[in-house]
Formats: sequence, structure tokens, C-alpha cells
Amino acid sequence: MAARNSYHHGDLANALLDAADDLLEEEGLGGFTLRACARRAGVSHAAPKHHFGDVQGLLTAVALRGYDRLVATLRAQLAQAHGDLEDEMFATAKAYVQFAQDNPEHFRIMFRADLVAIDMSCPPPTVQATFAELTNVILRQRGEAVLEPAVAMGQAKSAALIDDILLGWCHVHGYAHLRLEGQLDMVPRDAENDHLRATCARLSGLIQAYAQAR
Amino acid sequence: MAARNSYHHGDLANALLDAADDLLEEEGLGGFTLRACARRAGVSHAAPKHHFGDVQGLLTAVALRGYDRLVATLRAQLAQAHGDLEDEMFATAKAYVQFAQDNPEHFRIMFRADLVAIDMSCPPPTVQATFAELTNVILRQRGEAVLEPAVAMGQAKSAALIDDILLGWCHVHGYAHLRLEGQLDMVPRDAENDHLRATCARLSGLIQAYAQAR
DNA sequence: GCGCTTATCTTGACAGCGCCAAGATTTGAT
DNA sequence: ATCAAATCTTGGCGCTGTCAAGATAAGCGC
Repeated sequence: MAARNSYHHGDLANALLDAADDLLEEEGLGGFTLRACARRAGVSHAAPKHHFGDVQGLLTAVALRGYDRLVATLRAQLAQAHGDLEDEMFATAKAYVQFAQDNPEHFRIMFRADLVAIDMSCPPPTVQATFAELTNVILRQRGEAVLEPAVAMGQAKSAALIDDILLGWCHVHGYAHLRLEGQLDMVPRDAENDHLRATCARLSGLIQAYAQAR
Repeated sequence: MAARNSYHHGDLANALLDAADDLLEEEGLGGFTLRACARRAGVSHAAPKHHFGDVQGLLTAVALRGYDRLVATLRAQLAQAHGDLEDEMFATAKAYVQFAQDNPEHFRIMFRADLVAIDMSCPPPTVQATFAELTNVILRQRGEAVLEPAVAMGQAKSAALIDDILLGWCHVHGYAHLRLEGQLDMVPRDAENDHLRATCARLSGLIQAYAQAR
């Protein structure tokens, strides 16, 4: 049911996604086309239509794969940092930045509203899980109970909590994005971890201090 | 020498840039094509080639116009905030975010390394000026002397200074980018300034505290 | 095993794109 | 006035995404 015998592929949707991943890795977003994906999967140029509709449909599926990898990277790094709050913050930041560097095209696609059709007011589980992971890091910094993915994204939060979440997320996202687009070349690559650790220490302290003052 | 009499345009380069700006505003990056710019400027589809080479050349010029607007926005907001360091930080953040919201396509293009050919190791004056504006805000926070644009970008900086610059820049850039790409819809638009002000106050305090402890 | 519905894939076509080459027109320096 | 250089047009090439129509296979009731 997996291999390509003739005419019917069997698992073309996943084959196209694999082809898209390969293509993105080898040639970048510029080399990514529906027809190129079809060629690589060994099917005709119109075959993807039935599974993904249009190019936005395929890229949306690619982006969701990206969220899968991101949440896996976050959890893997977090697993090595249980206990110390500063370490946890650093592990999260490192994971986010590392994901962007290891999967540059996925990162770019995930944050391109023109390419991806994800309704953020009702996000798929994978996106919820990613966001929950980030939210819960901040909640632990504040000494509060963590949330389930579904509620972490939907629930109305206090302005102060949102401030804290954004304090972490925006910095790490801004760093990852600027770095990826070549705007941070004056920061040596081997100083990256030092910067992230120092900054996470400061932000962690800042959040904890505000939490205690409440 | 400006109007279009016949054959020779007179100022096609600027006319194409104006057409590009209009096109980006009306239809976004997806509606932007070399041929559409040429049509709007009233010339043939191959006319842009002589002035900008290829699409990357035209978009690079568009991006430079974006830097012009950004640095102008930064200076305009900063002019109203002389004196108080916290206000200055907030004014800068507000300007950066406002620029991204008012010029979404320019913002996107400026930070797309695949579309723009700017050598960041030897950036054009406009880019230097933008970066200098951001750097100098941080230098003032630290109570240090500000720098000329040319040296602000080139000069080797201490890791601590870079940490401070990134603390401000990455946050505000991450916020602007995430907001622009629809990832911050759970944050009400009318709470944006409150968040920015609160966060700038915290970051400003953080930077000043570290500067005094030195 | 058979026939029928449905899903899947192919073929062919269309307009639009970036880019290139060759020719037409204008400018400007000599 | 002449000629080289700059500027713009025309035409064409291969590529793209998308659509329509037809071919093939799979699933399923019987």
C-alpha cells in the first residue's frame, strides 16, 4: 500500500510531504513548486490537487509538520532542564533558535500568513501544543500551575501574564528571525549560546521578581 | 524630463518604485510582479530590466525605501520623548511596531534575505542609520555616549552591549513580526500600547540596573 | 465473481510570470 | 552632423498554478 506500483500511489499525500521537505532542504523555498514536488514523488503535475487543493494547502501541511518538529525540539531540550527555572528558560530559547537554524524553511513558512492557512482563533492541536509549551515555561517561572494545551491557547489571560509570555516569546522569536534573515551577522555564532543564556537569566529573574511582588 | 511623452520616460526608475509601492499597498506581495509594475508605470514588460536588472534588484530598492521610512518613523517618535529614558524606549518600540503595521509589505521585504540583496557586512547608509538609531537608544539607557551611524554598525562591541541591544531589538522585532503574521491575535489591539509600555519599562529598568552595577 | 460508485491519477490546455535577445528610438558627446 | 551609448519595445522561451476532461484503480453491496 506504500510503494508505487502503477497509477494509484497508495500514500501520495505523505509522499508529497516528504518530497516537499526534501525540496525545501535542498533548494529552499525558491525551489519549491507544486510541480517539482509531483515530479519528485513520481506522479503527474496535477496529482497533488486532489490531496491538498492548491499550493497553500500543501504548504499548510508542511507548516504543521514544522510545528511537530518544533514542539518535539522544545520538549527534548526541556527534558534536560527540569528543576532550575533559569535553565528551563535557556533550554526553551535554545530549542526555539535551534529549530529555526535546523529547519530554516519550515520556520519561514510557519510564520508566513500568506503561505499558510491556519485559523489561529481555532488552531490545530499541534499548534496548541507548541503554544502551550511556551506558555507553561512562563507559568512555571511565575510559580503557577501549568495548563493543558487546549486551555492554554483559548483561555483569556491576565495582561500581566501575557506581558510575561511575550517577554520570552518575542525575544526568542525576534532573535531567531533576525538571525535567520542575516541581520545578526555582527553577533558571532559561537557567542550565541552565551547571549541566550545571559538574556534568559535576566528575563527569568525579571519575571520571577514581578511574580513575587504580586 | 519627468512626464511620459514617448519612448523615453525620463524618470522610469522612480516611477517603477512608486508603482511598486502602490502595488504592494493595494495587492500585497502576492500581487507584486515586475510586469505589473511595468504596466502601472506605462512601459513595456521588459523596461525594468535596464534599471534594476531583475526582480531582486527592484525589491532591494523597495527595501531601501522601507529603511528610509523606518528611520524617519523612529526619529519622529524619539523627538517627542527626549529626556526620560523609559519614554525613549517606549517611543522606539512604538515606532518600530507602528512602522510594521503601516508598511507591512515593506517590513516583510526588508527582512526577507531571499528577496533582497543587501550586504549586511557593508550596509548602505540608510541601513546604517536605522541600526544606529536603535543602538543609540540602548547606549543612552546605559548612560554612554552615542555613536555615528558608520561606526555604530561597524565597530566591534562588547558582549554586554550586544546583549542589551538585542534585548531591546529582538523583543520589538519579534513582537512586530508575530503581530504582522497573525500570531498575536489573542492580544487585543487596544492593549498593544499598554503591553509595549509595560515591557519597555521593565527592559529599560533592567538595562539601567546592569549598567549601574558595572 | 460482478457491476457500480467513488477516489485517485493523467493528459492537455490556458494565462501569467521572469528573463533573454534583437531591434527600434532617443539622448548626448564629439 | 555623426556616431556611440543609453533607453525602451517586441517577441519568444521555459516555467508556474490551476482548471477541465478523461483514464484507471479501489471499495463495496450483492
